[in-house]
Amino acid sequence: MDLSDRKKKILRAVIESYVQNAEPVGSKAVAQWAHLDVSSATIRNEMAELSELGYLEQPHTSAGRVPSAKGYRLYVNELMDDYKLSLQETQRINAALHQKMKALDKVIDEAGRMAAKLTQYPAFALAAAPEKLTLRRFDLLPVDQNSFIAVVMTDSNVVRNKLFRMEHAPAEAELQMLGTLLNTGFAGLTLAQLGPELARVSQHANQGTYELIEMVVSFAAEVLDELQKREVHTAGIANLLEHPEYQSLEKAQSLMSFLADESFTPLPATAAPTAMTNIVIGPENVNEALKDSSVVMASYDMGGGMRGLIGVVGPTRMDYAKISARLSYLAQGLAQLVSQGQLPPGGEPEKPKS
Amino acid sequence: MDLSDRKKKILRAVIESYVQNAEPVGSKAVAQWAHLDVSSATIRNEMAELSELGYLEQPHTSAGRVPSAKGYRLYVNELMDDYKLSLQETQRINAALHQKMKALDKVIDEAGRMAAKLTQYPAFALAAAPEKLTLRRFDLLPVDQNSFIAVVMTDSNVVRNKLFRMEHAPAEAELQMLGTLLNTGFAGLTLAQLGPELARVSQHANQGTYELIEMVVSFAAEVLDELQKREVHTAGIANLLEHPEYQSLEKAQSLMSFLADESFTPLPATAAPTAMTNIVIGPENVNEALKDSSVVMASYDMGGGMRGLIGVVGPTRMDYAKISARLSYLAQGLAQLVSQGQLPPGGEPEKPKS
DNA sequence: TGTTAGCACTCATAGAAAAGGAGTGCTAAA
DNA sequence: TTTAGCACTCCTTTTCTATGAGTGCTAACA
Repeated sequence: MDLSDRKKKILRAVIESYVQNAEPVGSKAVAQWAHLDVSSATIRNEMAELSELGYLEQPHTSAGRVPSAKGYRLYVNELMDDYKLSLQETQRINAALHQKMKALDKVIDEAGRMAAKLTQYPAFALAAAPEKLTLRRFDLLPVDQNSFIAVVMTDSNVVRNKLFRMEHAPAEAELQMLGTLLNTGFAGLTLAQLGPELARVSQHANQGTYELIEMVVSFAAEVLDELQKREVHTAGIANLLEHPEYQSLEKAQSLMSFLADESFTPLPATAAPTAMTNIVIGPENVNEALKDSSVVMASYDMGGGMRGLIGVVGPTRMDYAKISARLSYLAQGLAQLVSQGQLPPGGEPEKPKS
Repeated sequence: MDLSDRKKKILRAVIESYVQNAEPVGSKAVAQWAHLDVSSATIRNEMAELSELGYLEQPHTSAGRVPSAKGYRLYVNELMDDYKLSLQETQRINAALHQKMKALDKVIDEAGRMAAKLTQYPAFALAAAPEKLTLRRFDLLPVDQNSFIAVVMTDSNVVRNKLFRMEHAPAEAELQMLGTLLNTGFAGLTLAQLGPELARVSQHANQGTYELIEMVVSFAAEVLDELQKREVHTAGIANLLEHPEYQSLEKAQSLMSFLADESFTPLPATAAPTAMTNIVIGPENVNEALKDSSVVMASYDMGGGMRGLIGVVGPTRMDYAKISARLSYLAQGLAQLVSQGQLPPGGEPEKPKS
C-alpha cells in the first residue's frame, strides 16, 4: 500500500528538517517547514500513522519524531530530489583533482582524502583488482656500483619500483640480460604462477643470477599481493567529531577505531558495485560497528579491469542527495583522470597558497 | 639550588603515580608509592615546598598535586630511569619492520603508522630533505602504443615513476634518445635550475621532442618539490581518544583537527634534530594547539643526506621513558633498514594472520 | 469524514540545593 | 624535624524541583 501524497510530504519535511538541525522534529515544525495549509493537529495525526507504519520513530514520548532507517530508505528511493552541484562545488572538486593527482601511484589514497575533505565525513577508498592480476613488464635500471632499481608494471597499469642494494650490483649489460630473462619468464603470470616458474628457473640459472631473479620476482609478488589485498585507505577520521551524533565519546570512539583498523571492509563483498552510487542506511549495514551509521559509496573505472571505490561514513542523518552527488562527481573525475590521463573541463585549478 | 634527595624522590613518585593513574596524587598516596618511612604529614610539607618551587601544581585547593611542565622537565632531564625494552617489545618492533617495509617509497608513511601503533599515541613522520636536492637519473620505459613510463631518481635515492598516456607514444629507440637528452641536460640539477635549463632546451629541440621533455621534467620537478616540502604524514589520530585527558571533546577535537591538517609542523624549524630523541613538554611547545600536550621525537639517517623524523603527540602525562625508548629503537631499525637494506637482528617476523 | 482547538499528561533537560569526601594547611606536641 | 589531629576548602555526586516542548485524546466544527 502506498503512502498518501500528504504523508510523503510530511515524511520528507521531517527528514530534511532533521538532516539540517539534528533535532527531533515536532508537528508544529513540520507545519511550518512543508507549506501544507493544515494545522499542527492534523499533522500530528498523520505523523502518528507514519510512526505506526515504521517510517518515523520517537526517541521518547513527548519528543518530536525522527526518521527511521525505513523512512530514510523511502526518502532515498523515491522522495529525494537530485542535488544539483553548484558551479563552485564542481570547480572545487576539479581544482582538487588538478592539484593532487600528480603521481598515479597515489590515486587511491588521495581519492580518499579528497572525499573526506569534500564531504566533511570520514572517507575510505580502495581498489578492487580483477581476480587474475598479471605482470606485464619488468625493467632493471642501473644506479651505481652497489644498487639498482627494479620497476614492475602490472596489466592494470600499476607501476611500482624498488631500490636494491648489495655488495656488487650487476653492470648495465647484465641487468639488461636479467631483464630479458624476467620478461620472457614471468610476464603474463599471476601471483600463484610465480612460485612454480621461479622453481623451474632455479634449475637452469646459475647461483648468482638466480638470487637476483628471486629478489626481483618476490618484489613483484609483493606488488601483486598488495594490489589484490584490496587495502582500504581511510582519511579524515577526525571529521566524525564535527557531527553532533558522535559527540558522545562511546559512539565516536568505537566507530573511529573501527575505521582506523586497516582491515575493515565497508561491505561484506565489495564485489561489483554496479550502480553509480550506493547508499547503505544504518541497520542495513551488516557490520555491527556501522549499524548506527550510513555509508555512501561511488565507484569508478580505473582501466585495466580495476575498479576504484570511494565512500564516506556518517550518521544516518545525512544529506544523502548532496553527499552522493559530490561523491559521484568526484568518481567521474577520477575515472577520467585515471583512464585517460586528462581532467574534466571547467574549473580553474586554484593557485597553491605560497 | 638543588633539590634534596627526598624532594626528588617525592617528585618522582608524584610523576610516576600520575602517569599511571591520571589522577592528582595526594600526600598519602606518595607515602605509599615511594617507600619513604615518613608520614603523610611530612610529605605534605615537602610537597608544599615543591609547589612553591614550581615543580608541582594544584588543580584546586584540596585536590592532590599534579606535576607542572617544570616538574616533568626535571624528571626527564635527571630523574627518569632509562626504560629497558623487553624482548617482546623489540621483537614486536622488528616484526613490524619486517612485515611492512616492502617498498621503500612508503617508508615515511609506514614509519608513522608503526610509531602510532607501538605507542598508542597519534604519530607523525616526515623526512627533511637536504637543502639542495638534485636529480640523479631519468629512465623512460615503453609500455604500449599510447603510453610510456618515466622513472625519476633523486640523489637522495628516492625513486618515483609516472605513466604518461598520449595519442602516439614514442617508440623504444626514440625513448632511449629522449632519456639520454634528459640525463645529459637535467641530471644533477636542483629544482630551481630546471626551469632555466628547460628554456634553453626549448630553443634547440623540435616541437614534439620538447613537449615530451617538458612533460617528464615537470614531473621531476613535482617530485623534487614534494620531497622538499617536508610533507608531514600522520597516523593513529584516533588513538587520542583512548587517553583520559582528551575525553573532553574540545581538547580532543582541537588537537585532532590540528594534527589532521596536513600543513602542521611539529617544530618551528625541524632543522637539524641532532639528539637521538627529543622531548618537548607542554608549554615548551611553540604551537598553540600543542600547549597542553607533549611531543616525543626520534630521528634517523635515511642516507643520501636525508633525515627522517618520527614522533608522537600525547598528554603531558606521558611515560616519557617508555615512549622515547620505543621511538628511538624504532628509529634505529628504520635507519638500518633504509640505509643498508637489512634489518636488525633478533625477532622473528610474525606470521600474517590468514 | 476530515480538520481543528483545547487540554491534560509525559518526560527529558537544566538548575539549585544538599550531602559526601579527599586532601590540604596549620597548630601543637613528641 | 617529624608527627598526629583537626578545621576548612572545594570538587563531585546525588537529589530534587521547575520548565517546557510535544504528544495523544476528546469534542466541536465544516
